[in-house]
Amino acid sequence: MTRRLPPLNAIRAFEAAARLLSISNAAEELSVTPTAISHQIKQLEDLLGIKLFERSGRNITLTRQGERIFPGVTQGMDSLAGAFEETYGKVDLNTITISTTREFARYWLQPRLGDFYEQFPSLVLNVFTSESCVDLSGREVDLAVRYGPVPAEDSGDVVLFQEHYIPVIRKSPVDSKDKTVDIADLETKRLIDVRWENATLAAPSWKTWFEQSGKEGFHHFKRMNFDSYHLAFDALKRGYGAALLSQTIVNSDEFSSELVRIEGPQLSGYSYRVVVAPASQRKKNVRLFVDWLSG
Amino acid sequence: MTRRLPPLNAIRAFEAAARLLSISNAAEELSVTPTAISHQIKQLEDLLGIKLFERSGRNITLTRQGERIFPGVTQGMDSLAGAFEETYGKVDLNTITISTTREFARYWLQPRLGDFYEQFPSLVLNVFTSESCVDLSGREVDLAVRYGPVPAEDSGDVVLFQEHYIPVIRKSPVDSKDKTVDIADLETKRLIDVRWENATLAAPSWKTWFEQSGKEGFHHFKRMNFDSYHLAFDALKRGYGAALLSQTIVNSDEFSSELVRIEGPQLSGYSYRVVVAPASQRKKNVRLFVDWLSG
DNA sequence: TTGAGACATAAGTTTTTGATATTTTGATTG
DNA sequence: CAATCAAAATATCAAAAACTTATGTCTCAA
Repeated sequence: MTRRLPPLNAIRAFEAAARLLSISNAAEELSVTPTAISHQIKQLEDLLGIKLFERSGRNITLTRQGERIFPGVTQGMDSLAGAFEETYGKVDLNTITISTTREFARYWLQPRLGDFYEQFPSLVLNVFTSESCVDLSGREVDLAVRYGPVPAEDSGDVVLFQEHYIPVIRKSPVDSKDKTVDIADLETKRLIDVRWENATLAAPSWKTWFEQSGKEGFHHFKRMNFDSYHLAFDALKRGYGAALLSQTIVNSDEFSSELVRIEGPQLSGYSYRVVVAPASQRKKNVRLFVDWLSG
Repeated sequence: MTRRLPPLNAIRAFEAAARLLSISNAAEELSVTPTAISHQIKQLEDLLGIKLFERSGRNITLTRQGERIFPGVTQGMDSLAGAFEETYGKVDLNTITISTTREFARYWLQPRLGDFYEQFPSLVLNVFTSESCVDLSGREVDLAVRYGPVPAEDSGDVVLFQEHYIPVIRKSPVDSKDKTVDIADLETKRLIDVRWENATLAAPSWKTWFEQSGKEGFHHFKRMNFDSYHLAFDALKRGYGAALLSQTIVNSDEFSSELVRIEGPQLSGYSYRVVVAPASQRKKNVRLFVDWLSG
């Protein structure tokens, strides 16, 4: 048995365009430019010697001959897709998968999600947290919000904001005024530092803070070190000591009413930036999401 | 709706290899080298992260996972092929389509076809005659036997034999000995020349023959000119005159017993050569046929 | 009449594909 | 049991296909 088939890529382009009745939408679905689709369809038409679409400036329609071919093609593509489905997974254009840190997801993204779903009710957001850098060349993740130095101008990455670290301690139940506290009054407390998993970034530390503030007495304090913010938060909430927390966290619902700021400087941190996976850069919904993020 | 599919060409390679359980046979079917198929399948395996075939040196078998994918893929390809079938035609590997001149087909090929079908009973030969050069870049014709100057060494064309033109006239019923005849005895006959459709080739002519033979009297003869051999043969058989016929025709069943040679030189003609269409060069049966032709 | 949206066309670049040559693997044979 | 043979894998490189950017055309709507 031998089949005689036109180029398969051209067939795929035709199928998408015929189904969506739009070159541009087909292009988006296949993650290429409309030009590419136009080319492929022209190639197919030339090869078959027939017109598949009627072009009328603004939109396209299938010709009679195109209509005759289309059903079998769609069915065939469905069958192929079905064969690979369980092995290869599905993609849903309405689902956006984002990779970021636990902290960004919990304290920045999460509180704003209500607004997002209000604006884009049909979208589904898939949040995937991990401290390490996730590979964006695969098809698993559409974009990542990463924390680190400001990227080069031409990287195409969108910078969201710069992080700052604020010295805080649990608000004393006794004196619940919203004032600040002097570090000198906290000699019974410990200084809580968190070690970061990513050793290439410099974590904020009380040592640095004392240096920058010009205050004395760093060495008189007891210390507490943690590997993760999870435990550090707990220690902070229990009133064990003072911590340098990112403004994002300090301002969050969970913490804003519980903490009181310690007098002295805030430490500058790195920036959050959005990195879009190459394969997802054409997805309209991904672009919308990035606009919303940075907007 | 969006489908997530591996590269379609890789899918096609997989399908052919899985169906034929052979990389090389799949390669032949798709008109590429086994290397290409091997590449494509490897690409697919890497992408899916699973092994599709079990290799054991001499032959391949589907793995369990390959077996699960295969049916849907075959079905899908069938469906695609079906969609384009009526528009795009079918190819049968057992059918060889040859383009050549009417004369070659009738007087050289036809008498030998019995032998051919005896050797290759399963093949179907499609003979397509035309005096003009048929385009071999299309998929209509597998090979052409063409008449003309000897091709360049590196053209890849196979030369069958050189043609010669022999001066003949109808054997007289009266004197049926197999001797030759002197042109001087034929003053009552006419000289039959045929004009060729392809003006770029020099047709044999009585004028040339007289020049080469050194004989006198060319201008004393009456002449007959035809556009096609069909009419010239008729005139020859009716005994109207003498013609310069190719050895192929003179030796054919139809003519060998009816003609008698006229004394004098034979004229050198061009050569028959086999030109194989690029798309057909890998077809095993086409190669077999060419081997048989050049024999 | 002008501007925006959708597609076509042209030219150049990148990616993918496939060919040649060579090596590896396992079956077959003397 | 080595020698041989066929099929497939691999490496390197060239050719072809696909894609992008830039530009042009056409239609519809304001």
